[in-house]
Amino acid sequence: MRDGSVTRKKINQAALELFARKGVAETTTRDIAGGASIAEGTIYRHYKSKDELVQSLFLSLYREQGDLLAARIRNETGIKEQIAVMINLFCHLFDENRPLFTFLLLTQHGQLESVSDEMVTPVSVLREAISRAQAAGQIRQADPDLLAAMVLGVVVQPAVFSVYGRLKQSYQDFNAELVQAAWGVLGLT
Amino acid sequence: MRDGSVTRKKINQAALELFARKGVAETTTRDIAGGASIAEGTIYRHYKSKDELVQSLFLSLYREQGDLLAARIRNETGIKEQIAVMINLFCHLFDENRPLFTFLLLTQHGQLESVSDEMVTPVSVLREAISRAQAAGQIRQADPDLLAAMVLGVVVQPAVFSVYGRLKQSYQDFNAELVQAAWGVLGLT
DNA sequence: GCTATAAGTGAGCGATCAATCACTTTAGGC
DNA sequence: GCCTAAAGTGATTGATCGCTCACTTATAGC
Repeated sequence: MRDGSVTRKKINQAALELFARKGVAETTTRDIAGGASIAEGTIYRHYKSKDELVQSLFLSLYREQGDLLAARIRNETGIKEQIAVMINLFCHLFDENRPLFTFLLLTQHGQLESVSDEMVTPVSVLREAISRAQAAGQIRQADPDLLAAMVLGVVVQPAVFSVYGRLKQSYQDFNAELVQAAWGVLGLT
Repeated sequence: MRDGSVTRKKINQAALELFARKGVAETTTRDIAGGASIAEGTIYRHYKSKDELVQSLFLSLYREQGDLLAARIRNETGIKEQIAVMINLFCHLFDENRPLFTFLLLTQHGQLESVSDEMVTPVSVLREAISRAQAAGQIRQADPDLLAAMVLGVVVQPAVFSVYGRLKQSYQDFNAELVQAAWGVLGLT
């Protein structure tokens, strides 16, 4: 038997970069094979179809980010600190791996529906943190999904602008402003 | 000569709905022709290519929304009122025409680069309003593009959640919360 | 009514691309 | 050193899809 795990990682890496740069529909299986320096047929030793590759990539990366966030806030008790830590992690992640963010951003359409309710995701981690803070009386009573969406928007939309070249600085530079704004959304001073 | 303007509108309407529902790449020119109840070849009497149709649709709708916003805040003087009026308009627009929002959302990738700097867009209107308020000392000094992005995120991200079924209520119901949060982002009480 | 011109039609073409499959290569177990 | 099973190959295929083109239909101006 041969070990295909290295090849699988090469496929995932090449696919991620190409999907982020050109979009999923515009990236052919030939492109992916070329980027990974393997034959086109090899892709199909690891994935049943291009669709399965896209879905597998999305779900594993999306869950991975959720797990990372959950691990980071486990040590923090106050909601303000949890928000700050999550935003800080996002800033680092985005600066260090823009293709990852871009891929998740533009494949959410059509993939988000395959996310089960029980799955740990960046969104679920944020919402649960907000829910706990509401139960503790630290945040006003309002739909926690709505609050989570608004906080997420504050952090993600500038990243979208950054991807499209409207904002040019390192994302770290925005860290303090983002935290301030996220607190403002939740009514924390 | 025959008048093709009705047919053109039917093409635009069918394309908008299909693009929003299935995505651009997944929508064929046959689909569009079927949706508009015309022959496939007729599309090419009005647009040179499918790409041109997508770009023309995006640019005209994006500009249209910018013009609408600009007209609405012209009467308002204070930044708080301007923000409130813009959010109110967005809520109405979204509830009444979700395909429009969905289309703009998922075609921004790849189309946003064809937007010239001089063009009036929802983003430019928001940024200019924030800039003026900064000049008047009503909002703290910070990158106006960043502030605009954060405010936009507060309003748009819940709409994204709504499109994907995570938030189910009418968007009007969120109006007050959205305004409160947007003010919070800008440090207005 | 005749003509010119643009709009509308849909079968068909050429290109593209995901997926297959017969074949080759590699390596762990014996 | 041989066997086996999985990994890797790449030419091929069948289907899809954007776009064309020869033709028909409608209408405004005369």
